Amino acid sequence: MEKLKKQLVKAGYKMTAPRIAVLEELSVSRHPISVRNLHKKIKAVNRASVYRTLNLLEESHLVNVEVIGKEKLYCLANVPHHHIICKQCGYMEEIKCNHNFGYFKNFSNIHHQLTLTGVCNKCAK
Amino acid sequence: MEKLKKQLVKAGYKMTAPRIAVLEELSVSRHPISVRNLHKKIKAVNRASVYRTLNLLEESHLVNVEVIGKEKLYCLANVPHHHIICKQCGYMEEIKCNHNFGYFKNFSNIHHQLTLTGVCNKCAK
DNA sequence: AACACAATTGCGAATTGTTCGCAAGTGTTA
DNA sequence: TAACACTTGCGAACAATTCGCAATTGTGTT
Ligand SMILES: [Mn+2]
Ligand SMILES: [Mn+2]
Ligand SMILES: [Zn+2]
Ligand SMILES: [Zn+2]
Repeated sequence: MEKLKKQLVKAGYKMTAPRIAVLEELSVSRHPISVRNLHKKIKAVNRASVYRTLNLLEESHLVNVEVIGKEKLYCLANVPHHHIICKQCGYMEEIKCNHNFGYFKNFSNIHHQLTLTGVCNKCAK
Repeated sequence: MEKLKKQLVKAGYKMTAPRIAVLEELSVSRHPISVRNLHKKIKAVNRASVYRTLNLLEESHLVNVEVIGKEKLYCLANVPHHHIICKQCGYMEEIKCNHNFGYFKNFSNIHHQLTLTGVCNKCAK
């Protein structure tokens, strides 16, 4: 959390209440979360500011975005990981990321985003 | 293309003109494409129907969706592959998919979606 | 070939998601 | 404490996506 704040500052952004609120909520709700739900949790922050903050966090690679069904979800990227999600019930597990697309000819500064979907054992009966 | 149609039918859907138009346009424009651009190419098809078709194609796993920056892009999934995209200029390369998340404890029927982003050599100067 | 019926479409309106413009407020640095 | 640029909140604007429903069409059956 403190580390996150420092990264923001280092990226050249001011440390404001709305930004702290977003970061803290992201870090509390450990699961990927939609803008709508995130904003529900921090109503003090204006919706536009939630969008603005998420956008700059994404550009700074402090959060990742993924699309699950019709939802766009945001998740802190401090610890590199991915998710596998049950399409039926939404049950989700984290997957440690040990990928290395490090050197890809023709590209530098590579980031990646991976999402797995499936049916959990419970739902599969 | 013919194979795609067959898959749709096998999935229990009727083979209609709008659906064929969408499939053909996806197959012609080999790159991931946004709803807006796809619709531009097949204006004969109503926009709502484009959405409806893409949604059912996605549920049938005939197309994949990925988010690049602020764009939601659709791409045929007939040949398993991913993309690496330059954030500066949009240049993109296809990556053959040889991943196998096949057996993941607790989940079955697993699908995955991977996107790489970076800066292409040209843009990196 | 005509029929029957459920599935699908087009249309416009409704809903939801996201961005904008600008005046007022705030963090940082000196 | 005084700048001053960066941010915020607010509403309106704009864009994306879905909905409801009457009209149309694909497909399997006579
Ligand atoms: Mn990874
Ligand atoms: Mn793959
Ligand atoms: Zn489940
Ligand atoms: Zn480039």
